[in-house]
Amino acid sequence: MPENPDGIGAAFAPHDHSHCSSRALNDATERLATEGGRLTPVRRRTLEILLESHRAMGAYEVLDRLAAEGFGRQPPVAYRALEFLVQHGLAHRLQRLNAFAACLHPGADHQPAFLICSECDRIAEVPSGPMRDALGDVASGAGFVVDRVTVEAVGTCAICAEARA
Amino acid sequence: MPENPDGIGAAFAPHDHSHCSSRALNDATERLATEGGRLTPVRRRTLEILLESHRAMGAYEVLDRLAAEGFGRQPPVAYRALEFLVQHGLAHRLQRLNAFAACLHPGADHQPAFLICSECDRIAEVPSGPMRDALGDVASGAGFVVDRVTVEAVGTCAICAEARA
DNA sequence: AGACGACTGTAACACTATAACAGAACGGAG
DNA sequence: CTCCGTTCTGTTATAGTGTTACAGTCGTCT
Ligand SMILES: [Zn+2]
Ligand SMILES: [Zn+2]
Ligand SMILES: [Zn+2]
Ligand SMILES: [Zn+2]
Repeated sequence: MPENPDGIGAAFAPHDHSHCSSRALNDATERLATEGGRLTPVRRRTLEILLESHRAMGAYEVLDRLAAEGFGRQPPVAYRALEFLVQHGLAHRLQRLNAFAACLHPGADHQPAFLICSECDRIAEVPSGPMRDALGDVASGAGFVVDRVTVEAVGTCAICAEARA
Repeated sequence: MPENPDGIGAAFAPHDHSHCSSRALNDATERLATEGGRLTPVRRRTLEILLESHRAMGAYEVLDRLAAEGFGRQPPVAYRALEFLVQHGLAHRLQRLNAFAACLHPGADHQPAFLICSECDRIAEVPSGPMRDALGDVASGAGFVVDRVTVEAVGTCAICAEARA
């Protein structure tokens, strides 16, 4: 099942991760240039930290890293940087985990679904279009107008399934 | 759009709410009888409190109510009762809100999607089958096996849309 | 230089959740 | 009925998550 670099669920296949992060960082810089946000040192470093793995990190975990590198050591330092990244589509917040993960496909204005492996904690971002359509149907039947949707699936990833066999 | 008592999104239509809660309470009692759980006083009262409205309540909000009625006043009292209800399918946890809501259709083993009105905080439970199917497809493309899914939509309900017009 | 807004840092606090332990209540075996 | 193991309730204490308020800094524009 693995071996589709850059594709859906690439996080769950062995791959050269430095590509993921350097590309995401480039895309981010580019996007902010056109959109008008400043990627200051704390913010940039926060994004780099999130990009180190396909995992979600708690705000305090990020904060520890930042503090160790000479940035502020109070919660707002991390929360502000993370909020900035989320607002500009460079990171996502995972409700189930109270945690944040870097976005690996910035550039497109997206509202993805997430696959969360309960064994290894790796995260993958997948398109949520079909689900949003299905939900829109059900919702409009109830006279409800959907604004934002959270879709988060917990399960077992390809790597862990393989390992267990 | 309103006027479909008991149907999908009934929470967003004017209705005789005492029906909702008494029926849910009956179903709950019945379900526990066959399944083998004890609906003790704290647990029953917790369920009743959740059933008072189609809103989600924080654990501490529930706790205040319980304490005022002579039950314990420490967090575990509320968290344990709520956990019991969730485990037996009599209530649900809303990840986006860090809050809990009574289940209005116990009896079926379901894993619903939620519609959350950002204006009035009312909650509706809708079937998530189509979405789970759609997600399953995408996930299996990535070699991911889905276990549990969280679907929570934030938007505007029929009542609030009406009121604004 | 001076004024302004956006950014960073701190202290203090609020909210959410769990761990660990002691006593009470229940239910079955003898 | 009594004893015993289990489940339930309550407590204290602590861990984890997130926000408010305020002060100083830095870049930018006039
Ligand atoms: Zn993304
Ligand atoms: Zn895994
Ligand atoms: Zn339900
Ligand atoms: Zn509403």
